Amino acid sequence: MKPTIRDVAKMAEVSISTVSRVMNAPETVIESKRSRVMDAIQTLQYQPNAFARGLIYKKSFTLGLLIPDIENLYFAGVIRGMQDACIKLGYSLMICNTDRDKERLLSYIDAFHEKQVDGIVFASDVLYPEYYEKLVGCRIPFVLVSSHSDEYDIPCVEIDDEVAAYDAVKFLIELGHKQIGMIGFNHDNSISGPPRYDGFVRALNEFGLEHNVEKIKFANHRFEHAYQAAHELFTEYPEITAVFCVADEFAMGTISYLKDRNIHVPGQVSVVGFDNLRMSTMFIPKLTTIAQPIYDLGYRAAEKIHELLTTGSVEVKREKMEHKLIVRESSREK
Amino acid sequence: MKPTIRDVAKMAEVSISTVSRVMNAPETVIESKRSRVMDAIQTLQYQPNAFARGLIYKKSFTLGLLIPDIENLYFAGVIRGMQDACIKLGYSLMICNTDRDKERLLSYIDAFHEKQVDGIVFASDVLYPEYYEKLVGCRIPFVLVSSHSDEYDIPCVEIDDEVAAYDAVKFLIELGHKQIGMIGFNHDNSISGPPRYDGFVRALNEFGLEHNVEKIKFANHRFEHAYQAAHELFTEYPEITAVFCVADEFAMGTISYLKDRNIHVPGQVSVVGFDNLRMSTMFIPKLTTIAQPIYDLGYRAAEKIHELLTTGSVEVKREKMEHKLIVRESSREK
DNA sequence: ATGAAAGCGCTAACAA
DNA sequence: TTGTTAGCGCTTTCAT
Repeated sequence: MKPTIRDVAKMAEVSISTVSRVMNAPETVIESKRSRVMDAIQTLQYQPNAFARGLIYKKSFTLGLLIPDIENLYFAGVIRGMQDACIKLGYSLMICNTDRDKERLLSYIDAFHEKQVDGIVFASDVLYPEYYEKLVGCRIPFVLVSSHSDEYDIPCVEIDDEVAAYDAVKFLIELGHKQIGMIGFNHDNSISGPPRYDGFVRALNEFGLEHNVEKIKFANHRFEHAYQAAHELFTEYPEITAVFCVADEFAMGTISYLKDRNIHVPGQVSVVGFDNLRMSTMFIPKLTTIAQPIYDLGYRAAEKIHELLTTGSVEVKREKMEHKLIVRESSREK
Repeated sequence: MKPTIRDVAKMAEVSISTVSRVMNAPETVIESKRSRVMDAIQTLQYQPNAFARGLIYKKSFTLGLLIPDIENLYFAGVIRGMQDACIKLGYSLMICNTDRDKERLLSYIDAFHEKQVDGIVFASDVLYPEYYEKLVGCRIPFVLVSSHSDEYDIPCVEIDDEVAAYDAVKFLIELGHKQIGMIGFNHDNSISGPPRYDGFVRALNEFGLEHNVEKIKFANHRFEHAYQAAHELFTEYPEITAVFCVADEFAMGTISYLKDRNIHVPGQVSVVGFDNLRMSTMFIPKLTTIAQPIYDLGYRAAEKIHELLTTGSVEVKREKMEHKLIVRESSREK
């Protein structure tokens, strides 16, 4: 059996309240007893039972994180950031990978509810009404990271996807490209799909290149889909010399396709990605991409839910973080 | 306030024990009351409090997972497998990323202890005596995944690293290569470093190629280190025509270096990786590699700790899973 | 400064 | 079949 506070009390020959005090307000107990208690704790390897504490505090000091796809390196970054923040703030973290499955996500919320997590961070996915209802029904505070909601007024941390996409496309235009395509996220199951598309369109319009607006194919989060989308894009518009991809993984899929078709990147076609995953410097050629502050996004999300939990509200509801274009090898002047 | 069992009882006009019964042994309560209770549960969105339950059952139905580096895709796979198994077995999962930091790992064990996790899965790292002592001190059962311990008798699930490495090198030899190098893990901070090295040596010896034994450089888990190691390897032994890399990430680093040196893969040099990460089919060229059943490893690890938890022991202590050589584009006949 | 005792939400033994 | 009650390990009044 694991030792309880009673065992410690017995060994130190004090009452259990005294033991409790050395753990929660050491200064209120006299030195001699305190050290006896600490010795006992040490030798018994005593750890207070979080269940008992939770029952009293009505807090678990645990946060839940819901992510759509753990095999996407993007989330590895937000997990790291969030976990570091959790350490700083004294929380444990419960990470759940939904694989973009609605049922699964809903059942994770139940688990969070039962485990009494103090707050939830919901990452990168569309906040469907069912999710919202359930979360609100459970009375668990939550924030969004790399996501937002137009319907509901939920705190969130993300970058400005529209501007980021605009920057990427503008960069391509300034390189002299006139025939520009895009591999985007489907609008109906992605949160950043629409704004990135808008950024693409705005840049095109601003530079009188609106004839490109139709040169777009959508893919479903993964490399293979982007490969296929690139195939469709280049079959339909062989004149394209530059492609804006809304994810590094899409950029890799596109380049892979181009390679198989013997089209050289960046010699014949320039490609810019999005996210700046660790992978983007490992790929050949190294990816020109829009860098998101992935780690910081995760970190801030944890701070934000903590703010919400402790103060009851949040100073800035919709927080935008900075993105940055990083030029590497997959793009070149036309 | 979140509703308690008392609120449900009041609304359904029964005693709290009856409510408890409909949750734990529904058949023992009469239909009429049961449905009243279920209605109440529904409308109140009641979830039993895991703290209270934990206090009684002395179980948290939560497992802890310790991984060294969440930005390594390898672990994404074991997490997925483990989480799926956890769903099946009724556990929640607490994932902690140690970043290979001893202090951090130790403090995560404390957190697990406090949170009363039922068991711990320790992934892919060396089980240092401090860890072992601490784990045993906490009386938390644990198993190793993609790891093992020679000093302690701990249940584990892994592949046969020696044989896998042997297979990879043998494949290169049978392709006609005579000058073969290796990029390995440092032996002092990796668990699979030594056996994979042994496999390399055995294959060499078996085919009379022992002059290659010295052609080895070590790297530290990451792409950049492998790039540097490849630089050293090829500077020292420019005659090399094939390289066995003990990780896909190393293979990518090596190929990247070769590319920068204008050495063609697989035209001039063949490279084989290890792990078969999702990435390995995204890279150019696609990686020939030793596939580990990563997902299954995670899945089995969860089943194993569950077995240990429920039966008190484990049927097969050291479990080996199958690896498989997958030939793709990064290797070619000499 | 310290101890006794109530109570957090639940389960299980016991009574009815 | 159902209700009453003790008690899981802890914190926190309230006395002392």
